[in-house]
Amino acid sequence: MTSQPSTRSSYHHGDLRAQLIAAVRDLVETHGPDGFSVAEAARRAGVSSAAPYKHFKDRPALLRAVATEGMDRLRESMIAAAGQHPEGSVEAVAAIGQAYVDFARSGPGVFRLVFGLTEGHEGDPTLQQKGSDCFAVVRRAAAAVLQLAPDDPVVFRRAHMLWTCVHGHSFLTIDRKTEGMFAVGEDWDFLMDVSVLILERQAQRV
Amino acid sequence: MTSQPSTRSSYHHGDLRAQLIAAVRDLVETHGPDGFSVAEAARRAGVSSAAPYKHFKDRPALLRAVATEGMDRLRESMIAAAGQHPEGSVEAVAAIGQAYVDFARSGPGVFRLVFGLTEGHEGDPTLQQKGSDCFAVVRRAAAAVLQLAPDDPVVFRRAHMLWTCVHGHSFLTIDRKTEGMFAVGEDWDFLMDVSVLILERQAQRV
DNA sequence: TTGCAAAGTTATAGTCTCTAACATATGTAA
DNA sequence: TTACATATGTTAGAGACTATAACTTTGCAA
Repeated sequence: MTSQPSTRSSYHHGDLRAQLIAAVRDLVETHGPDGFSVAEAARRAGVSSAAPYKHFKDRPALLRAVATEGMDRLRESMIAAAGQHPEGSVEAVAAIGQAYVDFARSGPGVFRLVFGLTEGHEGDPTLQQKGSDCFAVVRRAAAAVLQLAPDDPVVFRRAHMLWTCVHGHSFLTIDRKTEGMFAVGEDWDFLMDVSVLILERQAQRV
Repeated sequence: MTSQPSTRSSYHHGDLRAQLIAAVRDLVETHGPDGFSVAEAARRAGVSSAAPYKHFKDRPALLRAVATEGMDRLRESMIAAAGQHPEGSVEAVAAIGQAYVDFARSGPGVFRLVFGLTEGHEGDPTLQQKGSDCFAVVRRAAAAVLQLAPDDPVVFRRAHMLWTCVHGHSFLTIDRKTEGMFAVGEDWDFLMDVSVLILERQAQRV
């Protein structure tokens, strides 16, 4: 989508970085996060196996780039989903959760990469920042429902609770641990349940 | 623990399988799930790099064995934790969650291996069975609180909700996504909150 | 136009996975 | 006891992958 036609007339590729990321994303989805190699990605982009190293320091750096790009996509879709419901509604919160689950379902490999990876970017500041940005979306929506400031500790705690549920649900779903419990498109009830539970009841407890 | 002294006098090792698993567990913890190699594990066990293949078909099979063994440990500690509280108490449920979180905290690498792995054992029946066994522990405890049969759909749903929260909390914790929110040993409030929330309030809703 | 930096290339060292062929120990049946 | 089958080691090596070094081509800026 962001990349030029893969046929290459000139010596220089022109769009290798983006094409590598696309190739890796594909490989990660089809062969799992481990069944990917820099060499194979290079092959797909039509360059030598050494070329990627002009754009990425090493293998983890390439994976990190894919994870970063994935987080951007996740955040954008979360924002878009929230925007389709009234500000301050529980539905907006559930919709954010739905976007999260959809992201996981549609790209389990990248989802795992984004959240499950430890290879070389434990404390990568960029990735950590983008993670916080994602969380901020949830916090904003939760704050609107609770009619509190986004940085209120109560909001923080409720948002975290929501995230754990949605995150766990997503993971268990792609791990097939909930086989037969939730088909595609049937998460909404669950998401509304937890959203109501956590935001409406909890609001008057803590 | 299960293994003999690593020095080996005879031609045959005698306890290679167990020692390999121990070595891999160690490597997975220190170098991450990807920073492990069969060769290195063999080196640690003091055998040639080909020896492991007499016990495990391939690399994924070795990882799978570690994951399987990890799941056994998890299940046992969950059962033990529940046993320290009265049958049917919410505390018993929270304690199961605590065991889960502790397992993740104390061995993030293996935890990831158990739940995040897709390499070659997507549908491995043994692992799937052991996963169900773990879930059964949660279901039994939830059923006791709700005073329903363990295979009641309501119990199933509540247990699933609990699991998503605990699982999500565990993952976000080891991924440092909740930095500064929960220190070691401070999960109990969270776990009690969600347990009460899901089992006591929900009971009269659905 | 000339020269430099960016982005390709080939070649290669070192490591890893996994198989083949061979060696050694253990147990069981004649 | 002997002999064979089996289990579990070994060495050797093919093939793939990571990453670096040294070289080449191209675009751009002074």
